[in-house]
Amino acid sequence: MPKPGSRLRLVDVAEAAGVSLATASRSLTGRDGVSEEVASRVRQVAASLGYVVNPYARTLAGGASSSVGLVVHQVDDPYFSEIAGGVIQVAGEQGLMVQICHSGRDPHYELRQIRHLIAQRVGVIIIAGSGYDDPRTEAETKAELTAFQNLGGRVAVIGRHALGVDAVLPDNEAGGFALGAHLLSLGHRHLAVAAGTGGLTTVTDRMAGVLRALRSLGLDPSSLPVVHTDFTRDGGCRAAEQILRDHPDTTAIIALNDAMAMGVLSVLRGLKISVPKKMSVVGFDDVSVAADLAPSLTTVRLPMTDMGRMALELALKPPSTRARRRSTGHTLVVRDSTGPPRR
Amino acid sequence: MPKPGSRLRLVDVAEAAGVSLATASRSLTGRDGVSEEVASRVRQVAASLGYVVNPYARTLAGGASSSVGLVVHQVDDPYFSEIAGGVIQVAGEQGLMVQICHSGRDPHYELRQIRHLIAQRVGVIIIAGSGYDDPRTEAETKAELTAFQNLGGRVAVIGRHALGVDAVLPDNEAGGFALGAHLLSLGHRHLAVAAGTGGLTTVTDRMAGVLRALRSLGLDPSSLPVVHTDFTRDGGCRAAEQILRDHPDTTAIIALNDAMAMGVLSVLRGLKISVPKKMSVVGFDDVSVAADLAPSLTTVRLPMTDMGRMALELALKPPSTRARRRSTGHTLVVRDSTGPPRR
DNA sequence: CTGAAAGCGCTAACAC
DNA sequence: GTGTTAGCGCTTTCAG
Repeated sequence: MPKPGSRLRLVDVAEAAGVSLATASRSLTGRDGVSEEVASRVRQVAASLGYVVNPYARTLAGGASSSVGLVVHQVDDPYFSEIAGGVIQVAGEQGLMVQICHSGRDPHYELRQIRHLIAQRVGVIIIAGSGYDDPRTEAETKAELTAFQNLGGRVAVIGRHALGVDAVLPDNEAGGFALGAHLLSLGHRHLAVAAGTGGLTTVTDRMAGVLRALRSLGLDPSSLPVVHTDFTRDGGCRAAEQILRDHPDTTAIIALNDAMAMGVLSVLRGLKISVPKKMSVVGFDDVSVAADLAPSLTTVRLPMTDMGRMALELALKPPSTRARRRSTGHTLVVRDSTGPPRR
Repeated sequence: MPKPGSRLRLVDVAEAAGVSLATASRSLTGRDGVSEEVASRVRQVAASLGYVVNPYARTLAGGASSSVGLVVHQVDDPYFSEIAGGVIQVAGEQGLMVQICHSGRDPHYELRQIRHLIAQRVGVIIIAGSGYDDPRTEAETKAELTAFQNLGGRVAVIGRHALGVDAVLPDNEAGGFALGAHLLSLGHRHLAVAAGTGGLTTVTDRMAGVLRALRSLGLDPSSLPVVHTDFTRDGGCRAAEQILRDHPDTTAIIALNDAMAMGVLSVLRGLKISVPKKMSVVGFDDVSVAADLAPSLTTVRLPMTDMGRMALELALKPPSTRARRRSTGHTLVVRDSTGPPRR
């Protein structure tokens, strides 16, 4: 792959503007040390010439690294593609490149990707997706990120709290509570949970909210059936089958994300178990198709696109001594997949 | 954004291997001019040291530009996120960065993005998404891409044929035919089409297939109602409303992509028009949720992820004198949204 | 086949 | 304030 591109260099701009290379550079980077008058003229000339800096030269020379690394579970998972959309928006506004890679929800693979990004000299790393309950798993990642930050790199994460970096935190606990409370207030007393892979903090947090809802009504959380399968549509299928088999009196299934809820619904449909008449189902996230399922899915909406935006904006701010946290808020969206329990 | 990263340089590797900088460079880039013996030793040392080249320095020095620009309509549209997934996979395997940006299906905005990518010195540009019927609209883009290629850049497109570059071409015409033929063979004689924005070649091509199916049965294509609205879920809604109002005897609606089909289904559901009993509906693409809609959607499957892979692989091959074309194939996936017409 | 040296285009000290 | 200059880390002629 050769090196194409416009041949216009900063020297050309400098010449055209009748200033030195340094002055031109300062003008365009917004550094001070130039009179505003000269600076704006240089910017003028650059624009009229259609000049765009060469990011490789700029970065090599010790300037801002213009690229951000984004680690997601998978871009073609709606939850992550919406987050990616937000990150890309902000990056576009700032003229930054986004280097996306997949983690596959495998902590070791994820660590490899992070190291790769660092080796590629990205200036910012954004990691989206659940963390892991096991502190040892997170420790290595945390060490790597800390080292990266000490070298001047910036990091922000979405949906993980144990990394000691700036974080955008979805309202997982509160959303779980809202879901539980909604079902309980409808009169359900035989809930079951299709939970994602054990060990994911997202799963743990959402569960915690559900349990709190139970306790808030004086119910015994320990009697709640919780089935751990993959945090995917397929996992939802298997969880539903198991719940139906082992807990036939269940009247409402809480899937801990929308993908799982889709799996649950599909099994129920296959078995001709009517939703919500015979079984209520809720999801979590409100991915864009949730409203188009039949029945449309009651779920907790998280502002995924905004979360992506917020994360990059956080990372782009001047670093602070202690990690910042931004909570996302959530909205319970009641649709057609929930109703009162069957008689 | 400062410039973090590992401090290990090629000189360090060269020193450790006891060779010169030049030899080390040649060894790692795979250039010849080094004995295979020395080369492999250098690679060995580099690997054991955990050396990774600095892509900024490499690119600046005139080496391979290691980044690929990907232009999609929107990453959070499932059709494009799956394509992006394929591109990212291949890029990951090759150690390339992917810079994604949105075109928003606006030819002028798209051109701006392309120019931006070129200015950012990407080595490869992949453009996914329909082209435009108007030759003038495409001409400017084509000129820009040709200039880019003359400077050594590589380009591949997905789903457009008028750009004179390597292309991955979805089976739009044949897929349209399959959809039309399926419905006709079911006995439908009052079809209507929810077509996307006029002016998109994808729409034109899929339509052509549908019309051919009609003609192949000796039916008059000119009597087919075709409603042009946005190529989105929302467009599908509006198209459905219009079809229902202006052509009440319609028994089957062909939506020219799955997003539109979802809109159509949602209107039908709102009106309690049973699918497929009263109305059959088909889509196009087979995005992953198509199987989860209720009723599940009959559609034409396109291998989106593979299309992304193919496009980047094509672009990474040594350039050929004339543009290459790869056809994708397609599969008609019959599900529950189609059936015989109502009596 | 290997090494020395000249940049790639830009930023950041360092002078003026 | 503005200009001069020395690199950033790598690839690539050009010598040997």
